[in-house]
Amino acid sequence: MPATNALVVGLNAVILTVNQDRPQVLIVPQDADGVALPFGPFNPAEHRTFEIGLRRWVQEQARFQLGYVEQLYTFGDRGREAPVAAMTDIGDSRIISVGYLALTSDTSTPPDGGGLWRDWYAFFPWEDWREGKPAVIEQEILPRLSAWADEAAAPGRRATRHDRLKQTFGEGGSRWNEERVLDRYELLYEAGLVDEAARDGQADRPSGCPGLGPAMASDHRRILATALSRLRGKVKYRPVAFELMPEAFTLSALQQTVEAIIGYRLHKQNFRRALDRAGFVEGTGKMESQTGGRPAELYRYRREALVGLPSLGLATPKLRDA
Amino acid sequence: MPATNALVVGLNAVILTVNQDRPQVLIVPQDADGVALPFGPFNPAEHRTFEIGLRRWVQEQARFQLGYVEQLYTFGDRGREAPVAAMTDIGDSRIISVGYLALTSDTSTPPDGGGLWRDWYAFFPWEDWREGKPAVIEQEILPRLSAWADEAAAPGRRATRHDRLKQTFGEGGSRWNEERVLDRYELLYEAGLVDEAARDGQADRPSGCPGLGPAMASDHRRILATALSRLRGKVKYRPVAFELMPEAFTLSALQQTVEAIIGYRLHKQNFRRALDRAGFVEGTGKMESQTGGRPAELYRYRREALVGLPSLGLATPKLRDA
DNA sequence: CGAGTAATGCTCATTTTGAGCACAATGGAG
DNA sequence: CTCCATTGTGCTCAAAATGAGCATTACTCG
Repeated sequence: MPATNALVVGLNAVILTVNQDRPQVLIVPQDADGVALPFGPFNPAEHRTFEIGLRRWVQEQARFQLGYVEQLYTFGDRGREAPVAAMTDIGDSRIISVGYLALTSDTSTPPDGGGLWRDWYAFFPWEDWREGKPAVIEQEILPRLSAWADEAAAPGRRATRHDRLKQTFGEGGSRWNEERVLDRYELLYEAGLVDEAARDGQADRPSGCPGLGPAMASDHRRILATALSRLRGKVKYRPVAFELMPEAFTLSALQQTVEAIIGYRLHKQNFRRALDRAGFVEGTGKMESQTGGRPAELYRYRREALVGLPSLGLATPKLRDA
Repeated sequence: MPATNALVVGLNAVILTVNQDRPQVLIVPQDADGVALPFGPFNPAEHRTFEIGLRRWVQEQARFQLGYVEQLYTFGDRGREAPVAAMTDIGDSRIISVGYLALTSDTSTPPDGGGLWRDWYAFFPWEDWREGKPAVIEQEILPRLSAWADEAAAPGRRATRHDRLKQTFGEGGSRWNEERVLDRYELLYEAGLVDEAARDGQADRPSGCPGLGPAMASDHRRILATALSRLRGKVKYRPVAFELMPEAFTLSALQQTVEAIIGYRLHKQNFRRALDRAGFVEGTGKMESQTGGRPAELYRYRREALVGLPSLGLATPKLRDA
């Protein structure tokens, strides 16, 4: 008997890569044209650690071998897991989701029957500022969030909502902080603007807000948002970007990767200056000539020379107008 | 029937405070003179979220109300949880530990029958460099770890072990990186030098290595190490230190707190300069005269003025000799 | 060959660090 | 009451890092 208070641990993998300037996340198609992260229940009898179980699920569902992996967060809130419970056929057990972030430089399409790469900003169109501020923010998000804030009954709650709006979306005084991907998603969820909210019964009606991207199964979009927040923060104080690069790469390719992650453009010369001051890379002498202009030298990451050091991250010298 | 592959989620709280220059962690005494973190199984039927369950356990066991709380990490490895399983009387279910970090400025002793404050460096004597490099590193740790590295059968594994040693304990070239508390603890565990290792059956014999502090129940010392690593990192990029301060405090008290966390001394003038450049604090006009010298102004944290901002952390301008 | 496009080199003003000197305001010892 | 040990606080100065940009180089394509 699957008792109501039985616990099931679900493992979820956010597998990211950057292909040229396209940031991608590995998803598995669900029936009824939904999408999900590779996931599955953790079987304690079979697997000694979460990571072993995770690698197994990803291999089975997405036909993909994981490299760099780190744990993200464990979600256990009642009320946001129902659809997966249904899908995985475990009655009304309570699901705990352990989210993992994995990075890979392997941008090849997984074999048939496996996962698919999908632009991760398809799920968060308001997060990509590389071509300037996304229009959807002014046109759709801010007006609706503002209306939602006004809807609150108590004046105190109205003020709090407006504050959160300002802080997360950076209107009026506060600047846009690209690391707050999760905060922004949570705000949109609470305001009922993303489709998951209606599905989970948080909003009384479907939002119908256009341009906010598709929902994902269960709380997977939340887990993806957590992953992006973490990655955007981490790239600045740990050399994680190199996990996304091939063995040899041009400095422009590295910069494109970082830009794809943080979602805004960088000052090229200063980015490079910081790079070699930190001693992260060394030239290989070989050249890449498919650049469209002057050929670029290929560099490699000096992994060995950096272990144990104070371990800084990449500089992210923003452009003035961005 | 408690099946072998049943899952139980255990919640563990690392509750930290700093009392003057004494960094403290809240522990609950166990029978047989062991100590543990406040912990207990998560009951999904009763509690909607982990945090609610956690607050309940801490209240019951340690008679303590939590304030600032953040999730740390979820451990699920087989083999390191046995003692808690026994204690909590749930047969041989598999335990998943969700660790939480909580910070408080309430340094008062919890009521009778509750928890106890204990110096957190009692569990990690090698981590406190405020009075210079702890002698135990040279005298006990390095010789034994070096011997352990030599013990490895394959020459390749010997080299890897020596590398890890260098990187974590910062011998030869690499500098001591105070954030790697967990890495250092894990190394000592693998090398069988801490008492938990023998208990868990990882080491063939008890280590008998003096000066490494007492074991804790289950994997609690590992969770505590995780908490310290996280806190030492976070203090540099988020203003978390203020969670440990009372409403009004002197800048020296704040500095003492930060020093207690990171485990080394700071340059006083530069610490203060960075503080007010960041706009973290403002003077209250009141003075504290129990300083032992010239009275110091009392400051307060400008919480309201900082929400939403790029959110930096405190500067940690090391002293040259430290 | 000339134009377009990147890569790369270099400069310059401004800020931020790292290190320290000096002075101010207490309490306690003599 | 004075001297002094002990902190708190202000200020300086050189060195390093950052932000912004101009200039040059080396390709490809038409």
